[in-house]
Amino acid sequence: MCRHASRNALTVATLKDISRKLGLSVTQVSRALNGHSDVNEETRLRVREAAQQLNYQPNLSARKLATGRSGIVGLVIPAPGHPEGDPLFVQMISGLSAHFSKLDIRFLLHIADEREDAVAVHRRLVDSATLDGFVVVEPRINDERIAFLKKRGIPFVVHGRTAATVDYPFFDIDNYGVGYRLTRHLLDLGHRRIAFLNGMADRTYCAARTRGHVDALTEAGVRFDPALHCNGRMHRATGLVETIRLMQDKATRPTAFIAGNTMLAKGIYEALAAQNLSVPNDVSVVAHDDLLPDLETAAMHPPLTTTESALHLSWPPLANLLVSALDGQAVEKLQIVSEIGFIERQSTKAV
Amino acid sequence: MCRHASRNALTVATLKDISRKLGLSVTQVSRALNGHSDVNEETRLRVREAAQQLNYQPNLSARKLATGRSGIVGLVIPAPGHPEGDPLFVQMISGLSAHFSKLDIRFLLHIADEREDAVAVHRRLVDSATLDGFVVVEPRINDERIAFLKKRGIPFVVHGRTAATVDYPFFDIDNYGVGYRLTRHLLDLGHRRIAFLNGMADRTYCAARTRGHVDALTEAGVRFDPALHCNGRMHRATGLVETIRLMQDKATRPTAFIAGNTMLAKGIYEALAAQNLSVPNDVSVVAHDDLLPDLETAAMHPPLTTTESALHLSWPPLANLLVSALDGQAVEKLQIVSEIGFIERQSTKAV
DNA sequence: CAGCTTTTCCGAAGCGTTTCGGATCGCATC
DNA sequence: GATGCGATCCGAAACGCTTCGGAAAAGCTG
Repeated sequence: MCRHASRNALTVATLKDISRKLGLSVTQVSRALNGHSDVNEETRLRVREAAQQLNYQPNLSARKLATGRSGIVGLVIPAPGHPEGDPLFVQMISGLSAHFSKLDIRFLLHIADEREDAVAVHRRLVDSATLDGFVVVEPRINDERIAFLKKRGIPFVVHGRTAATVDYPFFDIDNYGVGYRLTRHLLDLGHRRIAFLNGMADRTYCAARTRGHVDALTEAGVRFDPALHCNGRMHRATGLVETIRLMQDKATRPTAFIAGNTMLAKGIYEALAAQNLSVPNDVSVVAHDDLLPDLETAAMHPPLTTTESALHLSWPPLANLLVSALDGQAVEKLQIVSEIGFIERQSTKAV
Repeated sequence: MCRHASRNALTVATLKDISRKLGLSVTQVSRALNGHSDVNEETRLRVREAAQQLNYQPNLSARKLATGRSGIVGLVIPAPGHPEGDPLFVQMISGLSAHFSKLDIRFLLHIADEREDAVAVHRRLVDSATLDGFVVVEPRINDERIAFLKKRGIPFVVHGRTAATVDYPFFDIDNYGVGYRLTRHLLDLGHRRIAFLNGMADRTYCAARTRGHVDALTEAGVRFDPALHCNGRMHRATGLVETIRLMQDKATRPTAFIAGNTMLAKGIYEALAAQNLSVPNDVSVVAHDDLLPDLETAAMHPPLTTTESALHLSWPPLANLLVSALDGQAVEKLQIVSEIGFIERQSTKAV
């Protein structure tokens, strides 16, 4: 027979329970647990022990009310286009969620109804005191979400950035460099008619790659030809269709292709194979490689020359950046541009 | 120049703001918005309008503190095995999240560290007053999570069930029927050596299918042969490997295969093709079809005979069941067993 | 020893919401 | 005219936490 409700743990322990048990004030228990300086080391130990023993978990709602911090961050995304889902989607969701868990931060996923305004969703999540901060992915050139969060002073971190220099936390790769290096490589091999199968035009990373591409062309005195530039979804099917289209007119066909990712590159390979064209003898191909699982560029035929940067390595830093932002770190310390690699394989040849 | 903080909406409107604006008490505003009976219809309208105008969102943390309900439910799952992810994973996550959003319930996804005890995670999420209820997926025969949640009286809903009759809310399909019907179909065609490529042994749905399978065999006077029964991950690779193994010994090879899902079936098809065996002339194949996108059983060669039930149709009812459970509905009303279909195509033949 | 600082503690207020127990008023009932 | 009643409202307390402003005691300084 035990009278202490706390003993059988069917009810949740509160600060008051600990304070009662130890003959301390609730204030002091709170301060002890939160590492304030004005508490005796010995009592701090006693408090910690009692908390452990009672299986104490701070009530985050109460804490939110008192401090304004709920300990929950979130991600708002539209329902994935393909129901079977991007591999990216799974990797991102589980990467972020897992890493936030490690940091003792809760992660809330909101799949937004496509009919609903993204900003409205963010606003609701903030105004209902549910979330402390956001991860923003797939930023657009003029991104309303970012504008809103900045205006309201809500912590967030962006995967990518809306311009070369910005005043918010982000994790990005050198997308300008991707466009520049891939193009430069082909130019150095003598190619002049270079097709670029890029992603959606309003995505910042695509725009940055385009800038790098155009700059490299300009440096080499080659005019940028919009007819050779395609914006679209970065899937195998797009690569297939666009390549066939571009190769139709023998007079104006490109001698080389740049693919925004490896799925596009696969489509390009297939289209060329279907037309009995050889890589690299007839056409050179390069791509950017996010190191998605299941798409080994080294194992393609022929092995693909790429810039590379592992997408799955971006989620942990992204989570770290957000918690630092929540802790009020200066923005300048919260901007990471990750290096890209360049790996020459056998998919290119001098003309 | 406006003095009202509420006008420029940089700060969040509270009940007090509304009450001040309308000259009402906070109590009455709260009751008006929550549909209590003792408030004049006209004032209710005024309150609603003011709330709308001020962009009022109830502070869920405060509400949680007062009522014990946070309006957030969650799902705890281990990191997906394949990093490129099950198609199931994406579909489940986005299906659940999207449907909860529609119901104005927040959805929290916790990807659990594999080193961490699932029950401990659930406990922490509850004790920290973060979550109101849970979705439990992939239940095991003796599931600790379910035991814990039941003991603590925390609302939850299970995708599947741990036994034929249970005392908690669930959504399930007739898995016994799946095992029974597929087996029965093959028996009726005269098959006696029937291999069953099932899922993980500790999953309840696999066990139920096994029971249906064994019962059908027994009814037909055929002895269940454990050597023809495989438990494993339900992937193409498993189907491939196990089929090759089972077909090795010409004396004891099965004349028919049952696959737990269509990915396994694909593996079976490939293995048989590799051995120059024809479906259905040499071997019959049947499977259960979850109607995953991208895996059209009707388009397989030959078209596959299946039981079917659309997995993607289970997430909305699952979400609905959980909110009903939160609202205190009686458990008996919260148990759904979905019918399965049976579609005969061209992958089976009498022996 | 008065006055100061340091260390360690505590009471009370406040975060925004719900809810319990009345209060007030007008109106019909006896 | 006292009584009761329904409709409509309100004050205050409570949920569990943090934090502000001090208090008490002990040690130090001049």
